[in-house]
Amino acid sequence: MPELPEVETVKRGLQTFLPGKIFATVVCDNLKSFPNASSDVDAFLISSSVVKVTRRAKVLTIQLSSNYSLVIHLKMTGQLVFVGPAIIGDEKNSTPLRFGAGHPNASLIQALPDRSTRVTFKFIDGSHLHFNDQRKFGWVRLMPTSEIPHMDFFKKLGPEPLEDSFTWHVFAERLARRKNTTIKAALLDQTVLAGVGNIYADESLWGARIHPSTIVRGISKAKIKSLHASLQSVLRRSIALGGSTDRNYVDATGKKGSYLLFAEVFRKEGSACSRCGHQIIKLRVAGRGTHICPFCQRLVRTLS
DNA sequence: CACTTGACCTGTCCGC
DNA sequence: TGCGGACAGGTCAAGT
Repeated sequence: MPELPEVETVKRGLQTFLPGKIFATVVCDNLKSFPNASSDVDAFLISSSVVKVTRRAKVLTIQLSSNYSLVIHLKMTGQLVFVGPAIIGDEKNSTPLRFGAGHPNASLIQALPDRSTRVTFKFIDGSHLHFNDQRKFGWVRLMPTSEIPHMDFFKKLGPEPLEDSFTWHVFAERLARRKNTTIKAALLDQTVLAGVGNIYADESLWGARIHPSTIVRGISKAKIKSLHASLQSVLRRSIALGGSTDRNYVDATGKKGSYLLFAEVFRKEGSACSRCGHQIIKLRVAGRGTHICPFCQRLVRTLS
């Protein structure tokens, strides 16, 4: 489930390796994963080169020299895996460099493409970029770079939570758009703020000692300030650790992810809260699996 | 308009 | 061992 820190990690990895690469061919086995017309691909992708890779919310953009871009949403199971060019006569040293959310079977990394590979981009130097997506929710689109900000999704997006301009006052204003819903639903709403998903919603609410079912309008200014600080701290820490996924995560060097080292509540039901020792439980809030410490995060009901 | 729920998919896990 | 069903969650469309 790539959220802001995971997508940021993928972006940084791709930004290291992709600029300057020139597209040679594209193979797509699932039309919905990459719905572009082949005439556009021929005209604006093939033979163009990568200028830079950027991120907004959970969306990646690979900008091309043709003034088009590949816009990519990984949704839940999407991965972008860069495999460097094979070195002829020295295949043992041609270890692929791999970026993205965890692959279900790390030992198969060198066997890409596999059955979850939806799109493969091949560059003229023999390197590849694989878009893997087990559940086919993610997508890649080729479009003029200038049109990206006009996509409905981008137009409605809330602010980036790690930018300097995202003060707790701004956070409070954004939350006011959803004042009659639960704080968990508001955090997951990408028009309130961009990039938070289920993991970081739960983690930040634990940090601020707020029950996820709390109605937004009943939350004090002090608590909103605390949630703002908690959210930024959780996101920053995760980026510093190279992002995280729930399981099987390995980074570019095959190292396991460090998520379990810092998750306080997410998928921790049954274990002890690190603050108070009470057992973490799992609930359903806003239609999502939700993890809390029932002692630290008590529900304050708002009178209607 | 504000808000909630179901659909989109596939793989995994649990109980029988 | 197999089989059915619940579950995983980001976003959008359709519902209340």
